[in-house]
Amino acid sequence: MKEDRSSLTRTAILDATEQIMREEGYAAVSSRKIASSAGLKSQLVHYHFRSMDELFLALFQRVEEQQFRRMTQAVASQKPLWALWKISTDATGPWLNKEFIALATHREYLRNEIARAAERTRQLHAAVVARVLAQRGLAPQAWPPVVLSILLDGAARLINSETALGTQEGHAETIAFIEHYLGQIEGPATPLAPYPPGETTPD
Amino acid sequence: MKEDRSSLTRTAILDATEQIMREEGYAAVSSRKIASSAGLKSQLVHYHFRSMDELFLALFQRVEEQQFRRMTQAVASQKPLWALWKISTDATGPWLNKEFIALATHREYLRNEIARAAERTRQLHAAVVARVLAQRGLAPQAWPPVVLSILLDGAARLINSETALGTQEGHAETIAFIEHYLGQIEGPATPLAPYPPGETTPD
DNA sequence: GTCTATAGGCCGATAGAC
DNA sequence: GTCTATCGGCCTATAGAC
Repeated sequence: MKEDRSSLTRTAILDATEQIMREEGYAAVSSRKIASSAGLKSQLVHYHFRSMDELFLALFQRVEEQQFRRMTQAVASQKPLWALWKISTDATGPWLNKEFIALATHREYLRNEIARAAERTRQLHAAVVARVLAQRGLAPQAWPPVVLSILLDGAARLINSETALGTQEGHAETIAFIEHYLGQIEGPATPLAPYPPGETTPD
Repeated sequence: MKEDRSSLTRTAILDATEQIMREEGYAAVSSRKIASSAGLKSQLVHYHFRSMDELFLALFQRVEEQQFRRMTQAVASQKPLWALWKISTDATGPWLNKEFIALATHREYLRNEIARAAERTRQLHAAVVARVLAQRGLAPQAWPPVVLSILLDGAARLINSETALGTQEGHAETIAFIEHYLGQIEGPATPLAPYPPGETTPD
């Protein structure tokens, strides 16, 4: 959107990086693989991104911005708890998140960025829970909103992680349990809103 | 314990690998780093382990066996729910687990192994929850044991993960919430039993 | 079981022409 | 912005002597 030719290549590099991370993991990302996947010379990667760290950071910011936009749209929907739950249990988003968290474990510049994003996300989720509980006249003392947010999110992530591994022990029961209460609070689920426009990847 | 000289080197290699994985992540593990950390020649790593994959697998099995032994000991204690909760929230174990899960995401031989271990762990945890609930006369229909197991575990893992990143939004509230109910069921917490003998690393 | 030597490969990053 | 050429480094793994 800023500069035409330049940002086209830049976007192609980010797209290729994202794809490799999804398919083979962050450790498999290299400037040469990115280039061959995007039909470029590997040195172009170094021209557009001073270092691989800078590339990872730029990709995380792009992905995180998408996810946050998706969340704010869910918050504005008629059944925000259902919408947020569907996002949490949708496997495509957390997939890349896991790679970034693994990558960040030993890289401070990414750790700080992910931590800030996690806090922002948690606050938004908890605020929605609080609002919905208040509308239903449920006391936040017995079920603190941020606790419910973490319980929901933790279960969703664990199920996502284990599903990727290939096990499903207790998953169906847990999903049924949670969705039973979501149904009691917000009524039956409605289909997830379509992905916001202007996005390249359904992340 | 089997053969003296040989298994000593083997153990040293596994120890060094574990240390590097903890400190720098699985992607930083190489036969040369292992060797220099253990004071060996890098070719010895290839003698004792046909490939790096075989080494990772052997290390996972060693770590998993330790963790499962620790769990079975917790199950036999007087307050098993507290003991299992303390294991879940102890950051040192999950730390390595996260590395293995990230490593396994794109390696089938490890994925299957981790999936089997996860199922075994979940079944054990859920069985304990069921037993304790039955003793207290609580209906398993309203709170299915495997669901409680996943909610507890999911929250613990999310908190561990976010703590490693450096954020703590809602953590204290969630821990207080869960421990409040643990206290209602099993009474106040008792100190975690000491680590079982014969172990090299407090994992 | 442990050593030396080495094959063969992928990596990040830079210099300099166009 | 994109190209060619290239440096220096680390990697897995094997062959063969002891």
